[in-house]
Amino acid sequence: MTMNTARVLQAPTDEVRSTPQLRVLQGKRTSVAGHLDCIRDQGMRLRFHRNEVIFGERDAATHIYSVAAGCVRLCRHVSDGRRHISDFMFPGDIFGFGEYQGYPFAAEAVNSVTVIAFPRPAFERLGEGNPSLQTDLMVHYSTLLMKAQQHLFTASCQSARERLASFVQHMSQEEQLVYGDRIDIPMSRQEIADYLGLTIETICRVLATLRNDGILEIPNAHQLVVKRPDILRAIAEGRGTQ
Amino acid sequence: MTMNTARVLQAPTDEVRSTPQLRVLQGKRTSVAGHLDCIRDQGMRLRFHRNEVIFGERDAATHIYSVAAGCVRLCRHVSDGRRHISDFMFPGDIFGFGEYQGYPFAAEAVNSVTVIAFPRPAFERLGEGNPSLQTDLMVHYSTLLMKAQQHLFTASCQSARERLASFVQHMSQEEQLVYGDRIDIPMSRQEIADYLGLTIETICRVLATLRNDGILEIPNAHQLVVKRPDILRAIAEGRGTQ
DNA sequence: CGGTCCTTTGACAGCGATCAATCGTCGTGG
DNA sequence: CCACGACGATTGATCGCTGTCAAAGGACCG
Repeated sequence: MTMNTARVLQAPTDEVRSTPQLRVLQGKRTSVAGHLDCIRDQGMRLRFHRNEVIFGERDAATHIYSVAAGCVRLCRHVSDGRRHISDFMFPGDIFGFGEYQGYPFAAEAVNSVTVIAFPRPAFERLGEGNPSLQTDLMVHYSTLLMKAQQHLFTASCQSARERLASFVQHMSQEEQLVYGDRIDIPMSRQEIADYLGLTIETICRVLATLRNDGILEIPNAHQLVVKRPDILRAIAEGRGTQ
Repeated sequence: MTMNTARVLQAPTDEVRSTPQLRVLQGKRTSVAGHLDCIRDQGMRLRFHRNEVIFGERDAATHIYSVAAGCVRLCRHVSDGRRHISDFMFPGDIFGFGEYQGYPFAAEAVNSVTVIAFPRPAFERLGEGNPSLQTDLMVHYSTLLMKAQQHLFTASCQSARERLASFVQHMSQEEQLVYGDRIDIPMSRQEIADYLGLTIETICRVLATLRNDGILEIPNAHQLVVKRPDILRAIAEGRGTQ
């Protein structure tokens, strides 16, 4: 966090103004990102390596972040070492708003990450007298809530095989990760486990069964090929034959 | 849903205007409820008995509801008979807004319920040019999201004993349910199970161990007395000695 | 008093966790 | 270029928690 604060305080760079991502991603992921483009000169581009902390649990919520490149995990750490990852953020996603006291979770880099940090006051000024942003924010919240409830359902009601199928299904819909029929999975097995509420061994075992069943191919630990999207989808939706 | 629609179409009653609940609960649960008070003459008071459907999954999202009395479950039903309850709503809570396509869950009565249904257009007119409501809605969304993430954490990372301790902890903070040291639990064991992602048998067994450990007393199936709130809290937070 | 529904308890099975060992990959230094 | 070490992934063996199946108990209502 100290490192983070230090970097945030530096002047905005020209890079920010010329970054094409925000414009390209307008509306593709969330229309709120489009509004952020209006205050792009107040945003600061920050870089993080794997496992570096973007902000910590209970840090003061001073900034709003937009992912420019890489993958960020939003997570909570428990005293006994358990970790829960509530979500992964990809380019175009925004996070860190909507918490008025302090961030309820930490944000950490899954791989090499570039984020753009916007000071919260700038964001709030932008919102005043801007009904269009208000509406978009509302829609964004509503979407987040539905995603959280979907995840909750997965965690509460589904078996390990179903959860993993849901996860792969989600990843296969992240355009950022897909190259041809190959999906690049930036997160480690442990991160998938903490996201799904399982252990790393279970992740490995279930992936192995999905591979043996001809549903997936696993060229290496960070790549997947879905051979039978139909079956995968059926499993994810609880209609699996097994 | 047909029953629901039919009732919604009847004229507003005088009961609504004179109901004291909304005023009393302003700010106690959510400040959004205070705004609803402004259009209380457009709200319709509806009653439901246990297990009656207030609205179904995928119904058009025509109304916003405020609970006046009783307990409502928000749930999803899966083809193979599984049911997931994402939340319980108590007097003063509002639900059914923020879904623009259709409700992503069903709302059903846990016990005898009175709700007030506000037509969505009236609510949206209220929001136009009302920055105070916009802000309150934002805060409300943010709270919902944090609740959902807390629930997600519980479902993903906690044991049956921890989940049940969390649940009782929550219920003990619902002023509506507490009479002296007694908590009135309106929901059945099956509903608790579907909320926590466990089975009814596990709920019974874990309740029995909590009773045998002197942490709870269970006068009857719908009442609880927390004898050791300290220990209960410790278990809920994953600091349980066992 | 009988019936229905919900709750509780028991016996057992299975899924996923735990513990442990091996394998594979990558980066570093000799 | 190869050897080594570190780290993550994989696989195996076993345990325990929770699910499943079954039956009995209890509350409520007609």
